Amino acid sequence: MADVARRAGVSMATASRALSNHPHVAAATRARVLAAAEQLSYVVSPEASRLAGGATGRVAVVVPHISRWFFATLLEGIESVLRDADLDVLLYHVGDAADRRDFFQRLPARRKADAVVVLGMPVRDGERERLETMGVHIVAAGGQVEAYPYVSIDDASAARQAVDHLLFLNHRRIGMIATVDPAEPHWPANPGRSRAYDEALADAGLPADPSLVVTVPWGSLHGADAMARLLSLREPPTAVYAHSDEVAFGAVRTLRRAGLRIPEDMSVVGIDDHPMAELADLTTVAQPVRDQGVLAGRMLLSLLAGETATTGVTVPTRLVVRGSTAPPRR
Amino acid sequence: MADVARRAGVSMATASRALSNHPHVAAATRARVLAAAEQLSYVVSPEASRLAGGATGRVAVVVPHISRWFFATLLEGIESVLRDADLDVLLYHVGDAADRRDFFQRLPARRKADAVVVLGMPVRDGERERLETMGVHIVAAGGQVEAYPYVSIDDASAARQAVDHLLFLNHRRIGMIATVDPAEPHWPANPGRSRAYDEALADAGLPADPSLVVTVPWGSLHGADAMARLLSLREPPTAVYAHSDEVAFGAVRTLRRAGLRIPEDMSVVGIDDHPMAELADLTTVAQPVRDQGVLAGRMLLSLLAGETATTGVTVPTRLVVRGSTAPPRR
DNA sequence: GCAATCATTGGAAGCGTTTCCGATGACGCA
DNA sequence: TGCGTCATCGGAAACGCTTCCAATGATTGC
Repeated sequence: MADVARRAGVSMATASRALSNHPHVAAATRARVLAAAEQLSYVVSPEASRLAGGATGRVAVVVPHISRWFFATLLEGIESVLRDADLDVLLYHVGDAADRRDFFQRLPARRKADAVVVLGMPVRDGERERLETMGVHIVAAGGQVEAYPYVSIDDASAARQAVDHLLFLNHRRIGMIATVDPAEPHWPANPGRSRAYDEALADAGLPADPSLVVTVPWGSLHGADAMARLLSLREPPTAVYAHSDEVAFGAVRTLRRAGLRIPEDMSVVGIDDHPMAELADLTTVAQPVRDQGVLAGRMLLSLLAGETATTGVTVPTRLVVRGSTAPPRR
Repeated sequence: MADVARRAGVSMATASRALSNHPHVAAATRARVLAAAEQLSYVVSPEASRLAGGATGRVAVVVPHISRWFFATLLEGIESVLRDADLDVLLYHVGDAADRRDFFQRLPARRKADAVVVLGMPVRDGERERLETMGVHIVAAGGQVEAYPYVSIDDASAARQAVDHLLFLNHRRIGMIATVDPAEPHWPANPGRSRAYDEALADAGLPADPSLVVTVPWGSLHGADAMARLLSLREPPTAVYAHSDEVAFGAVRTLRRAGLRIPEDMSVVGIDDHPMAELADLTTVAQPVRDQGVLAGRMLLSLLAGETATTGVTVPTRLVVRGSTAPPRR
C-alpha cells in the first residue's frame, strides 16, 4: 500500500481512506489513488485490514445438511451473490445441537466473518443478540420465520396448497408423513406444515384422526417406512401428503412394492419440487430454492452496506400438478 | 496472548511457539501455556497470525456444481475432517472456465488460504505449479487422476463393472449414455467411463456401433432425451449403461413413458449409487462418495503437517445389482 | 572435570492496515 | 479584510501475532 500511496503522491492514511471508500477524501485524490492501485494491481491484504479494525470480507454460512438438495441449492444461490460482491464464503456444517453451540460460541470470538447466514434452522434470540452485539449481521434462509431478516416460504400456505388439492379431488382420508430432523429429533422440522394440515382438515369439516399422521426422521427410506405404517392401518388413507418430496419418493417406493397404483389406488403429494419430482411424475408444491439463496445473499449485502434491515421476505410457492394425484376411486 | 503468556509465566515468544505446535518447547511449558489458554478461553487471531507470517487456518474448496448430490456429499466429507482439525472451509463455486481462471488468479495473490481442494475437475499443470510456488498445497478429489495428490475412483474399472455385468447377462447390444459438463461442453466429463465401454465390448468380441453411443450434457432430463434417441434407432439396444445414476433416472423415465418394462424389455445400469438409486431399484456401480471427501481432507492435513505427499488414492467401487438389470428376453 | 553442543527461552522487530489526532489551507461571512 | 469553519490530508500509534537473534542453562563427549 505504501507503493500505491507514493505513486499517487499521498500519505498512507489517505490511500487507505480512498481505497476503503471513506468520506473526507477529495474526489480527485481518490481517483488518483484508485488509478495507482489499479496500475500496481494492488489489493488490500484482508488480514492486515482486519487486524487494524476493518472488515474481513468474509461471510459464514451455517448449513445443517450440506448434501441435501435443498440446502446445497440454497447455498449455491447464496454463494453466487456473495462471490459477485467479492465476499468469501466460509462454510460451516452444523449437524447437531453440540455443533451449533460450538459454532455460535466460537465464531464471534474469533471474528472470522462480518456476517452470518443461517440455513434451515431458527436462530435463538440469545444467539442473535450475541452476534449483533459483536457487530455481526445475521440473515436466515429456508427456515422458520422469526423476528429478524429472513427469506423463506410460508410453510403453512405451502402445506395448504398440497392438502387443499387433495381435498379438492375429494379425498376424505388423507394421511400425512411429517418429518423431524434426525439430528434434533425433539423439534419437529416444520411445525407449520403439520399445523396447516390440521387446519385444512378442520376447515373441510373432517375429523382429526391421529392414526393418519406418522412422524419420521427426514429421508426417503424413512418415508418408505412411514408409508408402510399407513398401509398397515385397518382403513388406510386414499391420499398421502408428505412434508417433502424426498420423503414422498420413499412413500412411492412402498406403494409400488405393495402393488398399488399411483394415483389410482393412492394419491401422493410432496413439497419442494425436487428435480427428481418431475421424473417421478410427483405432484408437489414448488418453492424457488435457489432464488431464496440469492435473496438472502442480497439481503445480507444491503445489511452490510448499512441499509436499514428488512424484516423478512416470504417467497411464493405454487402447486405443480403431475401424475401422482387423482380423485379417489371409490 | 499476552495474558496467556503472563498467566503461564512465559514470554509471548514461547507462548506463541507452544500454541502453534513448534518444536523446541519443553513439554511442561507447552502444557502450562495450553492450560492457561484454555482457562482464558483464548484462541489465536487468524488475522494477526497470518499477518505475522503464520498460516491462515483456512482451506479453499473449489466445487463445480454445489447442488449436485455427488459434489455436495464430497464437500460434506471434506468439511467434517477439516472442521475437526480446526480449519475453516472457504467455498468457491467454479462454474465455467472464466470462473476458474478467476479463481486461480486471485486466490494465490491474496493468500486467503493455506491449501486448496479441487473437486471433480483436473488441475492443469500451470495452475498447480502456481499454487505450489506460493506454498499453497493442493489436493484433488472425485476427479480425474493426475500427477498430484488426489482421491478418486478408477473410472475405467467402474465402467467395466457396469458393462461387464451387462455382458455377463448376455446382452449383445448395449447402449451408452455418456455425459459432458454443461459448463465445459468440449471436454468429456469422464473419458475413462467411455473408453472402458469400448474396451469391454471389444474384449467381448462385439463390433463397435457408434449409433449406440449418445452423448448429452449431465442431467436427468438430458438422460431422458438420450434414451429417447436410443429408442428411435432401427434396432435399439437391449441394455443401457449410463455414466451416472442421475442420467439413468432420466432414461428410466423415458422407458416407462414408452410403456417398456425394466428389466424385461431393457436393462439399465448407472454409476454412483445415488441415494435415489435404491428407491428406483436401479442397478449401479457404487462409489464411496463421502469417504472420498474424508480421505481428501486427511490427505490435505498430512500435507499441511509437512508429511511427504502421497501420490494419490484410488478407492474401490462395487457393483450393486438391483432390479433394473436382467438377461435380454430374446 | 571441562569445553562444546544443544535444547529452551526471552527481547524486539516487523507484518500491512486503519484510525485517532492534529495540522494545513481554502472558503464563507461579517 | 479578518477570523472562524470545515474539508482534506499526514504522522504515528495501535492491531495480535511470528520469528530472528541472542542468551541461558543443561547435557554430553573426551
